[in-house]
Amino acid sequence: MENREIAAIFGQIADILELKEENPFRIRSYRRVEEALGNVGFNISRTILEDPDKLRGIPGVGEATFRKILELVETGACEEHRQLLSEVPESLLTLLELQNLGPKKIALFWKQLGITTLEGLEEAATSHRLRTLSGMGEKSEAKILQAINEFRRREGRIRLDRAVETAQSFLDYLKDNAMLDRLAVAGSVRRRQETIGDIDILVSSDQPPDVIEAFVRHPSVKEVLAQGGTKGSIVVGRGIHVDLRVVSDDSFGAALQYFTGSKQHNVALRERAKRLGYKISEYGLFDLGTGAQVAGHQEEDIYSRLELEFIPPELRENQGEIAKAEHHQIPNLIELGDFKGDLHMHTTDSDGRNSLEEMVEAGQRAGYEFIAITDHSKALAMIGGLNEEELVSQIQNVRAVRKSFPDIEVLTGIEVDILADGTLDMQDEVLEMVDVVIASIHSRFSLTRKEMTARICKALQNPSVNILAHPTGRLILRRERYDVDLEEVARCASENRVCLEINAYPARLDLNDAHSRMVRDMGVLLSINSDAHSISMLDYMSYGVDTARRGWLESDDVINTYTKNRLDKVLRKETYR
DNA sequence: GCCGTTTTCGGCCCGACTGTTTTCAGTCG
Repeated sequence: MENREIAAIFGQIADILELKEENPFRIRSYRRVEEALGNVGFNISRTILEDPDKLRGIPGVGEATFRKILELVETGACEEHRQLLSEVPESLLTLLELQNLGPKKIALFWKQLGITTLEGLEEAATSHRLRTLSGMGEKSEAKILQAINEFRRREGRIRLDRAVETAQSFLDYLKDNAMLDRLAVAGSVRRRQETIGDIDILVSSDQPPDVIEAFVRHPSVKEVLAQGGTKGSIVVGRGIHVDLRVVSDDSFGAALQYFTGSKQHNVALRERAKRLGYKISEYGLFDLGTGAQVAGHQEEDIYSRLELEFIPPELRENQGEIAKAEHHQIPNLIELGDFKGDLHMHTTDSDGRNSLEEMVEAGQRAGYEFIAITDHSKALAMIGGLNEEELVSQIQNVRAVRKSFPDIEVLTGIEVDILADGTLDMQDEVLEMVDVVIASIHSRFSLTRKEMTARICKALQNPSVNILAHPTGRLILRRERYDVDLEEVARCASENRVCLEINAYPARLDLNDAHSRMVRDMGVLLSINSDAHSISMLDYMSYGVDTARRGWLESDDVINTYTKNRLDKVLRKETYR
């Protein structure tokens, strides 16, 4: 059982307990378990048998939880979970994913109107039956209908990080359980698109049926949709399709190219091939005259035969990359290896899971030359945001910690909230004391476009602000971005020598690929940061890099790749681009 | 359900916003 699956069961237990209006503290403790298990850096199924104390040591995991995990690992299910599922219609749990709808209202709809499905809820809202309930009115019905629409739009898609995890588990499994030559993930996962409809895996092997047979027996398979001689298609989790294609090794490169897409990129490539006297398919590149295969073993050869520079998968969207490749002008895309530091992370002083010392140590282990500690400000009272006094005291702590870690520069910082009127949630004198000021929005998302733009631009004019974090506020597959004129924000940013962030947190990736490219072209400098809330989340940086690469960014566009010296000049606003 | 220089019971991050109300319940972060 994958960590994610185990964690999800605890999440579902919490959901059902909420619908049943059980003790909120018990529910919270299940949520804590869900979060903790989702973030551990080792395989739970293996560890619980080999080193059970490691699991018992996770904060939030007590004896009862430990026993449930053991039951799950040993039997694949858990009695309490099964029992709870029998008390509540499963379709009710889907309704919890709707915005602005929580357990109380869902339970009310269920008990008063017998609503258990999305369709039932939609019907009740459309026919104005919801407003007959106390606390419900016209606006609530409209909001629910909107939430249903938004939910439908994202249904069947998953976030990139989840898809990468699932794909990796299939790759590891196939390596161990099938006779094969090469294997790779293709499709939108390889192109690092931010959401994924289905996962494509490509294998080369002499024994396709055996590979397919192993594939459909992967332990997470919920349903086998197709099992043929060279193709298999299965469903995992909640409706996510994984497709496997097996080819001979001489076709692997061509198949990788073909199944990586995108469709539009391939159409353009096919036209070019035809013009040059070739035919291209998933089996190879063939000479139209002789019919001989001229490329196919290696993906690179396909491009070079077509007189093109190799095009990184992230650029294959038919957005001008083929013309650039023709003239050998493919950008030298930024890589994780270019990074010298991470400028946005949290500690236990606000809502992080690890202490200042632990974060610094992890930053050093990650090979960084510098990191910035940027906890939340007091507007986020619920998660213990810092007030002026607490920030000053954290600055002292950072100075003290520097002595123990001579190999990494630890910058002081704050992620300060932009209040509704565009002022910052921290006195200017205190903001002036820290090395990095990140400004960001965490509340009042529904201002008008004009108000929101003015609010953000006002914040950017504060001379202490260095970075605007997650500039659009969207949460992938969960919350739409707020309405803001990003071009105007980009202009304000460059005028005030502020960097815009690509927040690498997998649920955010904000700015996204297209926006990153747009603001860079407008002369804006970017910063890519993990926004880590624990040491393991420092690894999220790679998703930010994926986004930046899709946005055609090079290392010079991103201050995290600068030397400490050059970075300091940008932070002090002595230079910009 | 978890946790404990408050230690085996009794606590457990809280403030703002929205839409419904006319003083509040539900949701979110």
